Amino acid sequence: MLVGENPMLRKLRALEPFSEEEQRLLTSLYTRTVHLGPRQDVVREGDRARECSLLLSGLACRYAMTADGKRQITAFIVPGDIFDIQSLLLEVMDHSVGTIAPSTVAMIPHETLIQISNDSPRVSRAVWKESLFEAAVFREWIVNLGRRSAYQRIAHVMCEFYARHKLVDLVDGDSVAWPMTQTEIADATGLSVVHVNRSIQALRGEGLIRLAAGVLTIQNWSGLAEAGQFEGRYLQGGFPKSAPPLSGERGTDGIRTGRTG
Amino acid sequence: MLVGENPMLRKLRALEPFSEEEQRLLTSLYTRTVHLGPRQDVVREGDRARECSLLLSGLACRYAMTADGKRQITAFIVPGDIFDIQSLLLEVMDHSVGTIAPSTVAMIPHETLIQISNDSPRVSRAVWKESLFEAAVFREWIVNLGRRSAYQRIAHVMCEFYARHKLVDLVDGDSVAWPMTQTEIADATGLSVVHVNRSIQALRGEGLIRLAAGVLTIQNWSGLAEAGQFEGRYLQGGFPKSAPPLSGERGTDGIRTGRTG
DNA sequence: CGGTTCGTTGATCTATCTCAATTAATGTGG
DNA sequence: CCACATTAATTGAGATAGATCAACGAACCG
Repeated sequence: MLVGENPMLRKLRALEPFSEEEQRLLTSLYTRTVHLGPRQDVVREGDRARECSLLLSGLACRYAMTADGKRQITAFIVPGDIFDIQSLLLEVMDHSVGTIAPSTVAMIPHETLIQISNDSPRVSRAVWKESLFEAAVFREWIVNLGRRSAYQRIAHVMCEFYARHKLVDLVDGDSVAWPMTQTEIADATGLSVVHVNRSIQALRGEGLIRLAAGVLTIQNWSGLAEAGQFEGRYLQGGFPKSAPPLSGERGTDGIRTGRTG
Repeated sequence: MLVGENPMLRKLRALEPFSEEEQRLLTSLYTRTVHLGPRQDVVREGDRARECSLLLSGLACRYAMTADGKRQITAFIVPGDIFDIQSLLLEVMDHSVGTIAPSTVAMIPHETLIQISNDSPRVSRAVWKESLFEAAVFREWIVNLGRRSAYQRIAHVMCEFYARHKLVDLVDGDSVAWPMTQTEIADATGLSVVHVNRSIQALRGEGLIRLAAGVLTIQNWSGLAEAGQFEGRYLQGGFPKSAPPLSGERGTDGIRTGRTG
């Protein structure tokens, strides 16, 4: 799985370039790793965490339960994601994190992370960037749930899923591992299982995807992206197009206070 | 305008206690303020910002437009909110921010914020906390949109709106300024205006709220909270129950780390 | 005081949900 | 490797929350 290179590095490097030494620093972050089966909780609502966690392999999600017992997945956590940054500053978890597929999680003690942040501002910035990146994904999910049809929502989620795995080199051509059950897709998209099933069949019928045996294959990327109104800019760490992060200088102008039409 | 006390201070202080000096530091953050009318854009998708912004008064929101021209509000921005933190690290805006009510916005140059963060780790922490706080609100909105009915969603939004204004002392008994149009409520809750209208009437009919002339009055808080499944813990900055957030002295410096239960 | 925006109402339509089975996969003990 | 148990995917049919379309009154506004 990890051949001397780990997904966090790939991910963070996509956001911020590092020196050799910083990379060494980063890989030394964690000492303890935990293996979890599928559908197991990593942290629960109400917990107080003393460590940050980093997903090394597998798939996890953030989720919350409503008062009447419905479940809503608020985010997927893919390898390379540090998913407990908030525990550094906020005391108790307001939601839970659970695995979807069998996963490996690395634990990073808070002190280690704080110290390393002090030692290297660039590392610290990368970590914060990661959390801003996640906020961008949250916003996109809000749009997805609020203003898109079932068909569109699912297409969008699939695009995002593929794109995020591509960021960490975990795709194989047009295919990604898709260890999710349709119930989980429903919980992520705010739909019922039945309707998810039918929408997926529609996506299949359009020849956009193939989905079987835990593998999602995107047969027609631009078609799927269009179906899901997926633009993906929000995943590029706020950089225009494919320009290398932090290369060169800052852009031109400042805040534009425009008139609304 | 600012009568010796400003909403940002109130807000940040709720998250982190400050020394006198730090408070002076904070109020010196901005030099330039801008007055905006209602329904004006502050920043637009695609912009590159060189300043962070802070809402001093009024009401604003983050929003995005879908490919087919629908609008989704992803967050309300209330006085005291620093709403461009992400511009520190991410180059281009992936969404827009616009006012709802006439507003005053303070601009904080990036350099100032960076410098001040270096000078005072506690200030820096408060700013980051603010962004984690916002992420918690995003998650709650995802749940709201994904798993609650129209009636529940609107009730929830109203509770949150009241609670957030209460945090910065901008409520008057059971009432808050509510400068929002029903179209805007619809854009925030992912509903149609017509249905928002009917749901509001239902809330009125239940005797939970009064809403007129730009003022929302909550007649029955626990009823409204129950209707909207509003728990509010996610607004308490991750502190257990109703314990006053770090009230009194600064106690231990640094980040609290507790045991997991 | 005519125009525009906002709130409200009525009527119809439809995307999505719920309930209830059935089939297909996957796993398990013997 | 088989019989059984369990979980996941699929299908059908009926119910409904919420959308859409269209109109109208009230408030605001220059």
